[in-house]
Amino acid sequence: MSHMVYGCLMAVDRDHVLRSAAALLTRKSTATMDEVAKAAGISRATLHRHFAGRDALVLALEALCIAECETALDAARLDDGPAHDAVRRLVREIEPAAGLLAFLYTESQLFEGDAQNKGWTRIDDRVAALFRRGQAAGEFRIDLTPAWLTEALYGLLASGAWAVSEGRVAGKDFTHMIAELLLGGAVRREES
Amino acid sequence: MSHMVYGCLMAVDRDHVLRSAAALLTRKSTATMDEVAKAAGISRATLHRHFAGRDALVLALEALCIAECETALDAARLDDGPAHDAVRRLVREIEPAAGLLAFLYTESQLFEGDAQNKGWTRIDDRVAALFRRGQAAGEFRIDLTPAWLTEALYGLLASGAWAVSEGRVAGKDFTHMIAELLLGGAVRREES
DNA sequence: ACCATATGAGACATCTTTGTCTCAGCGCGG
DNA sequence: CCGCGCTGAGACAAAGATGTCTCATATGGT
Repeated sequence: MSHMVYGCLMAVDRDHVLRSAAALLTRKSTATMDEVAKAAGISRATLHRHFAGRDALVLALEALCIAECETALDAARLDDGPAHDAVRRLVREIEPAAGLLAFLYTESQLFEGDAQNKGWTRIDDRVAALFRRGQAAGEFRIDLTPAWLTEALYGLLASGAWAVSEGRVAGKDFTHMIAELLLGGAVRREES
Repeated sequence: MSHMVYGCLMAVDRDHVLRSAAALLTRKSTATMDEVAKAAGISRATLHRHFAGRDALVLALEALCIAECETALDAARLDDGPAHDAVRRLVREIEPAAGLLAFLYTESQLFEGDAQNKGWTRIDDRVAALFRRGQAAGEFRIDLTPAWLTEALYGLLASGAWAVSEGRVAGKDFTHMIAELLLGGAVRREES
C-alpha cells in the first residue's frame, strides 16, 4: 500500500537526505540543490519531490536542528544539580548539532520572519533560564546577561565546529574547550 | 592633472564605497552588487569601475579588514604589561572591525586558496602569541590551546557584533562582555 | 568657454540556479 | 505476469546576478 511504502521508505530517505544536506551545508553553506542531491545520492528531481525548494529544505533543516537541540536540552537535565555541571552536560549533548547550528546561525538571518522562530526562542529561553538559574544560585557572575551568555554559547559552538572541521583543534577536545572557556575563561585560577 | 584627480577623488570614493559595502554586507551578507552600489550612493557601473567584480570587492574588503585588524593589534600593544590587560585593549581596539570580521569569517571559507591568506595568518599568529605569552607568564590556563583561544575570540567578536546589531545586547557593553567572558568565563569568582 | 574625465542610466548577452515537466526504467506487491 | 508508484535523467523556461557596453550628462581644471 502506498502509505506503508511512504512510511517505510520515504521516511528514512527523507531523514537520510536531511542529514546529508546538513553535513554538506555545514562545510559549504552555498551548496547548490544539485550538490545537495548528489551528496545524498539521489537526483535533483527526487530531492525536489521531497522538498519543494531550497527554502523548504532549509526550513526542514531548521526543524531538525530544533528537534535535536531540544533533545539535547532534555538529555542535559538543565534543572538538575549545579548550573555549571548542567552547562557541561548541555555542551556535550548539543555537540552533534553544532555544525548544523553554525550553518543555520548564519543562514536564517535571511528569514527574518522565520516560520520556526517560535522554536528558536523556546530554545533560547531554556538556555537563558539555565544561566539565570546559575546567577540566582550565586554560581555565575551577574555582570554578564543571560542573553549574552546564550549568544556566546552559540558563537562558541559555531567557532568550535568550524575550527574542528578545519583541523585547527582536535575533535575530542570540542566539549572540554567550549565548556571550560565559557565557564572559566582564559584566566588561570588559584582555587582548585 | 589626471593623477591628482585620481589621488583626491577616487581614493576617498573607494574608501567610502568599501565602508558602505562593509556596513551593508555585515547586515546582509548576500547583498547584490546593485544593493552595494545603492548603499554607497553610486551606480552599479561606477562600482564595477572601482572593483572588477564581486570577488574583487570581497578581496578589497579583506584587505581593509586585515589592515584595520593590524592597526588594532598595534594600538593594543600586545607585548606590554599583563596579557589579560592586552586582551582587553585588543577587544576594545578591534571592536569597530568586528562586524566586517564576522562577515568575512563566514564568507572567506569559499576562497580556500585565499590570496589574503598570508595576512590572516599573520594576524592569527600575533593573537595566538599573545595567548601564549599569557600562558608562559602563568596568567592563562594551559589546557586551552592558543589556537582555540584565538578562534574563540573571533567567534565571540562575531557573536557580539551580531547580537548588538540584532538588539539583543547593548552596544556599549560590547567590549566588556566579550573581554570578560573570554578572560574570566561565566563562573563567579571569590578573589577580587 | 573648452575639454577631459568620471559618472549615471540603461541596454544587452551570459551564466547559474531554480522550479517544472516529461519519459523511460525498475522494484514490488497483488 | 501486470500494474502501480517511485526514481533518474534530461529538457525546458523563468528568474536573478553578473559583466560589458554605449551614450548622454555633469563636474572640475585649464
